[in-house]
Amino acid sequence: MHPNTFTVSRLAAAADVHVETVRYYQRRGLLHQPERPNGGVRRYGGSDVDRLRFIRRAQMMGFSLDEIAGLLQITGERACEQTRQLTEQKLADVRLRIRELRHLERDLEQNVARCAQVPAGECCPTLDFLEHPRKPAATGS
Amino acid sequence: MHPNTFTVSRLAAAADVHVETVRYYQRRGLLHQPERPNGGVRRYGGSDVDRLRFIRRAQMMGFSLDEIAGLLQITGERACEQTRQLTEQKLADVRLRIRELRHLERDLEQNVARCAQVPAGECCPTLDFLEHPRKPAATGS
DNA sequence: CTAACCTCCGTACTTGGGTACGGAGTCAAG
DNA sequence: CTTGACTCCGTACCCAAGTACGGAGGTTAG
Repeated sequence: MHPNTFTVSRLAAAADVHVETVRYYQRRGLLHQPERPNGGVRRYGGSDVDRLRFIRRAQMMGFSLDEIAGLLQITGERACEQTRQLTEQKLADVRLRIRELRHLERDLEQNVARCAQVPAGECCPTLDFLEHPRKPAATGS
Repeated sequence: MHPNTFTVSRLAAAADVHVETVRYYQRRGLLHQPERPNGGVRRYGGSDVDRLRFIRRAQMMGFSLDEIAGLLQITGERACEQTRQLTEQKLADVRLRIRELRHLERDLEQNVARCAQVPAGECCPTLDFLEHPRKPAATGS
């Protein structure tokens, strides 16, 4: 019961995750198994809160838990280089994803536009497109 | 054995999906259960190929199987309006996703840029950022 | 000391879109 | 009529990142 000592639920609250998530991260090896004085209940310290927060931030940056496990092991001289490589790979993934979504956006826009021009009750161009895809015909064809 | 008659594996091949996928779509109700002459093997027709292709195209447009089930039930006068609503919702989802990813892209870019400026062996700004997120500091701060 | 709460643990379940397996039935060719 | 290929069916498994459950034991306030 030192000041910097948490039970699992206080740790979870401090890092704003669920208790089960803490247990899950322990199983995944993202958090070390903490002290268990008297063989009983686990006691966590402030560094565990830091680590949980690190994990959450890395998730928000798009890293998977496996990738975060990698990030957490990086130390020493080449730390920055290794981190930068992982970050660049992630950036490339994100850019690819954006390109794909922009393409999709264009297709959806064209379908909406065509539907908007058709008088009510007529054959729907979008359903038609899904049935027989001519390429998403330029708006003024 | 009419010309337009397929077994499940020929149907799957014609629509370029796996046999198991056809069975799966039947379970999901996306494909009707076809004729089974003599209680034995299912016989599919050309309209089943069309429907499988419809499903695949709708998936490429970003619709989930549940949404596709909805699309497949649309008929009649208000068909176009209903389809357009679903398409517009999908378009809004896609645009939101793009905005999120662009934000992520900027953050990743900034981390890469900062890492690139740091001399080898120094404390890595990306790891530092994950530990103590000041807001991703404008590039020339 | 005891009631009320907290923790521990393994296991199963969730979502979405399938994939894999294995034993039994069917079908067409030789 | 047999052989080999194909089909049918239910069930279990895959991915990721958790969430839920339930019984047993620890802990703490009054």
